Parts: sequence; C-alpha cells; structure tokens
Amino acid sequence: MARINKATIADVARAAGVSTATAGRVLGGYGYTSEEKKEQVFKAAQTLRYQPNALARSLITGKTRTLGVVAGDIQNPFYASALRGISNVAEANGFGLLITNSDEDQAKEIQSVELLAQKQVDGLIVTTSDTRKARHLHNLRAMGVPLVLLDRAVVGLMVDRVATDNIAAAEQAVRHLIAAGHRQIGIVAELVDEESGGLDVFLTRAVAGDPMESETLYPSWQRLLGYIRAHRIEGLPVDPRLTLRAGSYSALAAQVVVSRLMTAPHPPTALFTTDSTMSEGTMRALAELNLSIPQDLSLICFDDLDWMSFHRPGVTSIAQPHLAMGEAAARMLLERIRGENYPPRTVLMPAELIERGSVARL
Amino acid sequence: MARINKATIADVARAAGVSTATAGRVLGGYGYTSEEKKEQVFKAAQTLRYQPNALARSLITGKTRTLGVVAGDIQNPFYASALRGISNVAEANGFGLLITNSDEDQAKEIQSVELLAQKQVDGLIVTTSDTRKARHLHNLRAMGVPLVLLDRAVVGLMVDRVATDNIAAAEQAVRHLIAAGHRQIGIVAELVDEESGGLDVFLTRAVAGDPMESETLYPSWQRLLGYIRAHRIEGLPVDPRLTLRAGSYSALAAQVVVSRLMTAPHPPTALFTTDSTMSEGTMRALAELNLSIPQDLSLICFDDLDWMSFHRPGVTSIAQPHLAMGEAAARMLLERIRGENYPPRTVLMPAELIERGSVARL
DNA sequence: CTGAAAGCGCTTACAG
DNA sequence: CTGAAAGCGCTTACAG
Repeated sequence: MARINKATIADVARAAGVSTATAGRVLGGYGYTSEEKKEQVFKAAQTLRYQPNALARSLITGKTRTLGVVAGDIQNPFYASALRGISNVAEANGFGLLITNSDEDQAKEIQSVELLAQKQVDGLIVTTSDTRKARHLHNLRAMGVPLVLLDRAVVGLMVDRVATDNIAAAEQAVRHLIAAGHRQIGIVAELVDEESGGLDVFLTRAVAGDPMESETLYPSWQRLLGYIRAHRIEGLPVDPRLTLRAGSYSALAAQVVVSRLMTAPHPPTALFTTDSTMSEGTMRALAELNLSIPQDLSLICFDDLDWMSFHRPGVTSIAQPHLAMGEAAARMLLERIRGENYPPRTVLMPAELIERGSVARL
Repeated sequence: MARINKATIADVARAAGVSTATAGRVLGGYGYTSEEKKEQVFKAAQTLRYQPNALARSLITGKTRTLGVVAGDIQNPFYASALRGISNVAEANGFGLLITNSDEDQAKEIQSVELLAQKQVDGLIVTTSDTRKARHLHNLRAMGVPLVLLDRAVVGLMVDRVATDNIAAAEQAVRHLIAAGHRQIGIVAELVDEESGGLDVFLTRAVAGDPMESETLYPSWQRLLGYIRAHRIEGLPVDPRLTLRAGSYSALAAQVVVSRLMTAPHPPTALFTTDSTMSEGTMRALAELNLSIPQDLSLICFDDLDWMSFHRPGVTSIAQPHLAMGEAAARMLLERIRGENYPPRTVLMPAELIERGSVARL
C-alpha cells in the first residue's frame, strides 16, 4: 500500500520552473513572491495534487499545531463534553487534537504525557490522576511545554488551571436540602484515598473547621468539604455513617454502598451524589430497592445529565459548564502557545443549581 | 517559553563517545550494537534526559504511529463509546489518536480528512456524513491511505467497514412491538434527505418490496427499512402519518414531531426511536405531555443508554456494541497499516434487544 | 523578489 | 559491530 502521487515541494518547484524556496514561500504562505510565480506554483501544485507534509514543516518550525489532552475517560460525559469544548477551539484555530485516556491511573497518565511529548504537541491539557505526586507535570513545566490543568490542581505546580468551584457548589446543594427541612443527608462520593490521612481524619479536621489545603484536593474531597461546611453553617452535626465512599470511579461501587445505607436502620431522608458515576450507581440502587423520589428519598446530583430533565420527577442537579470549561482551557493553552506571559491563572467557573422535582419539603 | 534541555541524538552520541548512527541504533532499538556501547548510550541519554523526537523519526520512516478519526460528535454517546474502543486498541499498540468532529457536515468532514492527511496519520477511521458523494475518501484510497468506514458505507467505495445490522435490528424491535399486540406504531428518525428521492418515494418503494440499495443507506434510513419490513412480514400496513422525520440530529426536532403526533387525533400505541438523540427528544415530549410509559404509550429505543436501565419503567432497547465496534474498526485498520492484504471486509455486528418494562401487551 | 545552501532530528544503506 | 554520509520534506537566513 505505498502512497502514490506523493508530490513534494521539489516536484512542484520543478514543474513550475522555480526554486524550492520560492515554491515553499507561496505554498507555505510566508515571504514575498511575485504574482506571476505565485500563479505558476499554484497551478503546478494543483495538477500534481500537492499536499504539504506537516511533519516536515513542524520539524523545522518546532510547532506542530497540535494540542495534547489526557482525559480520565473519554466515554464519561464530563470528559466527552469538555473534550468537545477543547475540540471546538482547537479546530477554530487550525489545531489538531491528540487524545489519550488515563483511567485515573497515574502510570497510564505518565505514559500518555510521554507519548504526547514525543509527538511534539505544542501544549497539553491534563486532568491529572494524582494531585500530589506529579513529577511528569513538573518536568513539562521545566521543559517549557505549555500546560493547562483541567478540573484538578497539583500541589506546588503553578500553571494555568480551569475548574469548578466545587466547595461552593456542593455547599449550596446541601444547604438547599437543609433549607427544605432535611437533617439526615447522605453523601455518595468517590473519595479515592490518595494518602490524605483517610476519611476519618479528614472528617474530624473538616468538622473542626481546620483550615485545609482545599485548593489541591481532589474534586470529590472538595465536594465533601462543601457538604461539611453546609452542615457547620447550618449548625448541623455531620454523621460519619452517612458519608459514603465508593473508593473508585465505579457506578457499581456506589450502588453497593447506597443499597447498604438505604436498607440499614435509620436511612437518610436525602442524598447528595458527587458526580455522574455516583449518580448512576445511586439511581440503580434506588430502582432496585424500589424507592421513590422524592417520597422515600430526596436527591441532588452533582453534574447535570441529559436524562435528569425528562426523568420523572426531574432531578435537581448542580450543572458544571463542561463545554465552556474545555473551551476556556483550550483558549488559555493557545495563549500560552502564542507566548503570552501572564502569571499562572486559575479560572473557577460557576456551577449552577438546577431545581427540579427531586427534593421534598419536610 | 523556549524548551530547554532538548537533547538530540547528536548530543547523546557526543556524550557517549559514539556516532549518531550508533546512538540512533540503541535509542531507536533497531540494528545491532555491542552491549558495551549500548550501556554508554543509555547512560548518556539518561543524564541528558533524552526524549526522542517522533516527528523526525516519522519523516524518515514514513510512519507516524498515529490513527486519525473523524467522528460526528465526540459528545454523542455513540461516538464517545466507539472512540473509547478505538482508543483502547490504539493505545495497546502504541499508537496515538488524532480526533476531529464533522458534526455530520460534509464540508467539515473534508477539512478534517485533509488535516489528518497532512499530519500524515497512518490510517483513518471515518463515519462519513454523506454516503454518496465522497471524493475525499476515494482520494485517500487512491493515495493508498488505509481507511476503515465506521457505521456507514459509501456507494462504490470498497474498503473495510464495521457497522451494525441496522435493518435486522430494527425489524426485530418492531416485530417485538407487533407481537405485543401493537398495530399503530410510530417511528422517530433523523432521515436527513441526502437526495434519496424523498421520504414518500422511499416509503412507496420499500412498502412495495422494491429491492433497494440498502447497504449504503444512511443508518436511520436502514432502520426505517427494518420498520417497514417488520410491517410487511406481519402483514400490517405502513401508515405514513406515523413515520416521523426529525430531519437533523436534533433532540429538539424529535421532540417537536413527537409532540405533534401525540396530540393529534389517533396517536399510535407505541413508538420506535432510531437513535439516542431521537430517544432523548421523545422522552422530553412524553414528559412534557405527561404521558406514562407503557400505560399511555409503549416504547423501544435504538441504542441503549445508561439511564434506560434505572428509569422506571426500564426502557426496552436495542443495544449496539459501540465499544466493540470501535475496537474492531481499529483492529482492522491496524492490520491494513501492517500491510495485510485481504479483500475489503464488512463486519456487521449484532445488536441486542434488551427487554425491560416499556412495552405493554395489548 | 528569488535562489543556492544549510539545517531541523532522526534513519538508512553502504563500507569497512 | 560501527561510522561517515546521504536524505526524509520542508523552512530559513543570506546573498544578490
């Protein structure tokens, strides 16, 4: 399957009777050329069906006009939407998009970053799987590769970042439940450990109002923190029994812990889920137990999914602007690639509480 | 933001006291080198933090180890899953993935293909937006660029392809409804025109049993054909009034036509939707009209979405193996890239009817 | 405005 | 096994 017809700039130059330098200038759109030669070159290029080889150009310019993205899982609606936002601005600027999945696994993430670096992407957007150890990201920074962090920050890495204000959004959601009269509110969260001292220690400190390095916390931990703050503000105790940890990005894990809680004595009157995967597992558990929303249980979900609007009752949710987050990240990255030199920026985008019918007034 | 520390093979060779050829051989893993020199080179590479420049390598080998994909919309669950499948096998084989969206628009698709070709991808997977005019795809073929078609075939283009057997799957779904006693069954489909003579002509021919070029029909048309065949087989007339065309990939468009039908006199007792976007629009319409499934209306949806299993009642659906389709497409493409030389293959993957609670027995 | 020459960072015959 | 040299397909100073 050898490629036929692969005309090079030398072929075009020969056919047009000019030097390769001149042919390059008109085809590449740089430098000056007389109208006459321009026309000759274009004509020759057309008959030879000349297509530039971006590799050769990149090798010499040092720019590939390609963005690299390491997402957790492109199948997950959060990433799919953010990726679409990134793609929109990349495309509008004539950039290509090299996409990889980390599955929230640091080893895979490192491998992805390496692949993208070798392919000489002009910059990277990464949703890191570990907010603490991230030598590969520090290395990028050291090598001067533009980098934007999406969704999660990294301890000690001062680079551009876009995320949602998770703490504020979660706090708002939980206060909404409290305002509706709920006192026993469960939270369903990933809370992958990442050596943060464990859930118990975290709860103790957070409940005590200990100022914590909330900025670099993993999102589900931030949302838990918002949940705790809502309780503190409203003068309600936090019941550790209602703090459900799935331990991984798994709907099944969420389903299991929710089932267990809802069949135990004194189940909560409301649940707050911290992302789409947890929401899905929770919905499965409720369907399985034949529990009705909001009669048997009220619910607010972090991340607004399509079905929440036509589910009956509609599900009250916190909508992150996924698409806009992706767009913002890509725009910031493009600015860095262009060489703009601000200090590192953090863009915290507002999440919106969408009230529907899943919260009962008690 | 100039990159520092960008060691080249020449730097490594110098540090190791060998020629660039030798350094290249050990770093690139080709040719033979003595253990001694190997060690020297590796050591030098390590201290210089050498990272190969894939561009330079590709320029000379003619291979980029990168796959190009043009999807309709990576945010759509069908594409997101298929892409994940593609990504899985690409990654397992050390290939990168360059992804673009066409938004089902031919001009954008052509632009995407051009971008990917210029970036010298080793092969392409495309879900084309037009199954008839596809010169850009014929050109790829002529240039010897490996190409796999996903989901849709192109008239006269004999290349590898993976898709679902849409006609059979739709037929099965509709016969399932008929078997449950339904006689007035509506279908909600995109049916973008693409010069196929229009819906009326199509219906007339299909109902008459006219053998049609079903292979290269756009999926929603194929599913309509399955719907018609089910009626023919069961000896039921096809009522054109129940044939709903959205005209575009828009949930809103589907919602509008479904609302109109369900509020008109003599609404159907069941609906069959031809993909996730149509399903979503349909669900919105039903929620809006406060229609209950399956009491007021039975439903079968093409494409199984997460929420269909925990919706109450569960929604009976046709599940396409999206992930497996993506994996199959990528595997076939990789085989072509390796130079394997079968005649063009068509892989039709089976879709599965998942019975849940959305079909009432009449 | 135009061309000859060098060079981007690698790999690939070709001698030895 | 190893090195000098050429070359992949472009762009970029540098003269003229």
